[in-house]
Amino acid sequence: MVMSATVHAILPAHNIGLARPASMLREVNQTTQRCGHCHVREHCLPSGLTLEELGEAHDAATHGHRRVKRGEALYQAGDSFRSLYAVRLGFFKSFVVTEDGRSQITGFQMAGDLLGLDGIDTEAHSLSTVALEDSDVCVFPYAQLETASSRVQALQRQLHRAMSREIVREHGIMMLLGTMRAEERVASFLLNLSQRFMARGYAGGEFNLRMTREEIGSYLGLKLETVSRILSRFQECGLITTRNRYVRILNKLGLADLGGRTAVA
Amino acid sequence: MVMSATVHAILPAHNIGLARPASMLREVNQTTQRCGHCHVREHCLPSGLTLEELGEAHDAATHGHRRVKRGEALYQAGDSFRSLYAVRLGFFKSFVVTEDGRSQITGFQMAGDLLGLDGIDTEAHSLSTVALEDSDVCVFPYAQLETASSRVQALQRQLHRAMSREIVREHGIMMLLGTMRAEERVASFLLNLSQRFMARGYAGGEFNLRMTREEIGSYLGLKLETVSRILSRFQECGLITTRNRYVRILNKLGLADLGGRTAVA
DNA sequence: CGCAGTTTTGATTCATCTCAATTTGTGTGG
DNA sequence: CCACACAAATTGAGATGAATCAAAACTGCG
Repeated sequence: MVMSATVHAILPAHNIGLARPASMLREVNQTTQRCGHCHVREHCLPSGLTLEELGEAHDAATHGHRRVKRGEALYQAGDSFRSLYAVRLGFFKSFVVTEDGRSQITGFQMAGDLLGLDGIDTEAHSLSTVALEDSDVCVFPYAQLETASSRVQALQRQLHRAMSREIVREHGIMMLLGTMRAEERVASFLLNLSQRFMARGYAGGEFNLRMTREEIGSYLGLKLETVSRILSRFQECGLITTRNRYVRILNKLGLADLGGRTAVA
Repeated sequence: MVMSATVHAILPAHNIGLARPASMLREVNQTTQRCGHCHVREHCLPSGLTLEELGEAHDAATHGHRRVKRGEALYQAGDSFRSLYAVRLGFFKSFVVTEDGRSQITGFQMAGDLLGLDGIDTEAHSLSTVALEDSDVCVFPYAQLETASSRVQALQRQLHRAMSREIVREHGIMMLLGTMRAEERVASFLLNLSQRFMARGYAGGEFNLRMTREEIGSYLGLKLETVSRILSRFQECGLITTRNRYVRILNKLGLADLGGRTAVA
């Protein structure tokens, strides 16, 4: 069973909406200037750090925030690498692009998820990451993170674990892309989203997709028509209800039987 | 362009053979008790460390070696995680297995490559890793590595970079599995092997595959018959020559045109 | 030297893609 | 606030690439 082991923080339910008034973002920003007040703190990078350690880590990595509007890039392939980012609010997609223009989405990130690990090795990003809705991230300058994690063992461990978790997550996707049939892929995908929403305190049984059918297809190695057809089929079978981006899971076990054994983040 | 940026050490050419007499392994073992004498040192974990740093890192991570015979597992999914491993000599495959018995090879590792990163997060391995020929690895107890990398900035950096590189490598495979056709996948695979052999000082133009058609297929998300057919087709087109596991690349550019734009480790 | 495992090759089937048309939804500007 | 234009989703029909099933040839390991 390959799945992300992260448990995520409970977010206020109103965060789930696609549109979000600027006033709310402002409020969040004011009340969570530091990790100590952040509502995803427990399940973000500084998770597991004691208050002291957190303080030190936080001071050392004096990170700011960055607002990314829907459709904007947090960073693009080729950009020089300086920071890691933790999603505080919102939803992102990361993707690779080949010379001949084909692209492949490698992940969808939501609150608590870490972004930017692709840039550490060469000090240039190999992925592009774009917000699928107005979003807010914490910025952790990597240089400071390096220093801090030398001093704070627990932070170093968190960082290593996050990277390892990402590696394991990707194994799950390779499995999905390499061995699963279309129906299994889509079932896996829905269950994974469900789990992740649930882990964040939302109902896992119904949610709004933040991405298009084409984006789902890109992630799953399928064409958008195939994704659409399979969602329709699932609906006919009474497994789910869909209305555009809204999905309600009616028969979780049925979906799991279809190929949800391996959940993929 | 997504590809492994590692540059690897020059190995004596006789290491390329599938079979290797025990006497040679013994010799290697004696002459390379420490990283300072290891012929893959430059491109292994301690790469870039000064002699002092190397000393400290090495002392802290007093690692031994481990011999793994062909067909034996270095570790298996579920095993508790204790160490990272660097391939010193030989060839490995790593793979995930699902509940229903399907498996997917996630990588082939050769001299200088790092193994075990999948275990850091949960402290249990999620992959199994098996030697495809008699092999020898360096063992780096993770606890010691943690301590050492707190003290030695350069070691910490090397470790982070190795993990990031693995993440980027996997993005390349996701791209391959998600968007490439069978011919492109096989062409990519051959070119990648070629590059990696070349980077290690071997001729990139001809080499012996260490894995079966089935293993290649598992890695590439194809059936073994498809792999075989495509190799035959490449031969008909004059792109390569094959005789069982021996491959000679006749037209590198031709292969690259076919889909080698993205090299995958 | 023989046998098990590997590889090649062929014939056929099937899942997914492609192309195409229609419907539905969404954001914008009058 | 409505209408329009563009983007997204659905659905169908047909094409196609890879899987499957099957058999024969080869290799190398014991």
